[in-house]
Amino acid sequence: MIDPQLLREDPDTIRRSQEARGASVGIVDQAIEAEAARRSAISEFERLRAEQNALGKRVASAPKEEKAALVAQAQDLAAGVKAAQQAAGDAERHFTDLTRSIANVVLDGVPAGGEDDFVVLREVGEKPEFGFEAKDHLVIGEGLDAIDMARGAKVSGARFYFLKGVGARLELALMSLGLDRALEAGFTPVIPPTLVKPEIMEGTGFLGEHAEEVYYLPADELYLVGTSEVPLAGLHSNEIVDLSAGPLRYAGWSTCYRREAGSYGKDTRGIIRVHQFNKLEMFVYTTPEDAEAEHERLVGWQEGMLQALGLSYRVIDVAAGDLGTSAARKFDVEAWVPTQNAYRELTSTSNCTTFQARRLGIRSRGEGGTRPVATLNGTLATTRWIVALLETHQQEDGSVVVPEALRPYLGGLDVLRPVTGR
RNA sequence: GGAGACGUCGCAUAGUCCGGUCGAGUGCACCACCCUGCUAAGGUGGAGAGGGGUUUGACCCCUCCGUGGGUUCAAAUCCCACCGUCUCCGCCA
Repeated sequence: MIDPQLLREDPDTIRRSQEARGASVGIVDQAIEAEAARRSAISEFERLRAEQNALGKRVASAPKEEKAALVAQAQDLAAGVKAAQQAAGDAERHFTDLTRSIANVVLDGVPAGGEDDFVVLREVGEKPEFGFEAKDHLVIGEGLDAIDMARGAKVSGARFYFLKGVGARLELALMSLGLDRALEAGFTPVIPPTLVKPEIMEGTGFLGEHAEEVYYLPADELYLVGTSEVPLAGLHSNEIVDLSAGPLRYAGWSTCYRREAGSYGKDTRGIIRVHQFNKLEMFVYTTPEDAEAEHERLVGWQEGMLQALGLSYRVIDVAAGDLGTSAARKFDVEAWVPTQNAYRELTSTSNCTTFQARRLGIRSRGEGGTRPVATLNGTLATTRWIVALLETHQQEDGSVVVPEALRPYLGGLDVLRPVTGR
């Protein structure tokens, strides 16, 4: 949720943000109107309620013979109070609904426009060259008996898969490497619930334009999370957290579920785009002042992971129109995928400023009261990384060299070799 | 799945039967000050969250006793639903 004070004092900033996102500008004026209506409705209700309270006090202490008359008087008031309360509640809800449908205000410097209007911040590492025809990750993965798409489809349908053998081990290794690095950086490891209540899913901003992406279990009124950002944001919902000793940093490991509605025919091959995968996610609660610096730190940790794995990548500043509802700025780290001759997103880190915290009621104590904290998230490892890993480090015979950083997590294994006669 | 108990302002608890004196008492912890030449203790005062108004005054008002409804002139207190916690029984890993 945007800052209501900003709405009142500097609506132009919000209008500019909405414009950069290609979102509705008119809604800003509707929200301002609703704000005024809300305040006058509340004032009216409170005036009547005060009167009722005063009268109630007199009823309680009045002598018997005056009581009947006073009660009659109070009865007259009661109906009016009830109506005013109803009106105030309606006005409040109307205002909240409008305000909630305004996306987070993008930060200065975020490129305007849509998906293709990102700005490349840097490219790092040499793109791999092969003296042979490179195979794609699925061919390699099947050769290693690491990925089984066909049986995944048999058991669960399209976009499901089995990781087995070195495939399964590779994923666990990636997560473990990421977790060790997170621990080094002071993160608290967390294994969160992956089914969450509506208000948590709502609060993180995933039920806006991306509602179709989310699995829902109507029998239990629970949502399956698409990232552990959701439970980790909910972790401190409606709490006043203590940031006096620095940011609260969590590294959440969880399975993630995505419906991938609207991406029919896109990335149908292999494990690039799937309904279920694992992810190690960083999630940080910090002060609004520190948020941008923390965002840079998160990108740094992410880049450290890709570098350790010997992957070639670029970092992009995602354009306003391609940001999620909650993000004020987002950096994607994209790894080079040789057979696609393209960079593909491996990590994403968003600065949600105070937007999520406001919706979820997460504050910290400062001078003169409480105020919303800033929240940020970023990826440290996901199943998809296997794609870049296999393709980048493949050899002509179908084997794959394991990056040194990963070997300790694979029992010292340095080369993954094709399996024959399975 | 069956039965029962409980959910109060950081923590612990009083209040709920008999609605107004609870706009919520007490203890601990906390903050400020005072006293005491150490330590412990003692004294005084303060202290929650959200919102509205404002002559912007350290002022006034409204809301918050798990959540949401209802009854009533008036609800922490009565009624209903839901959520959560705990105990016992059953069933099953």
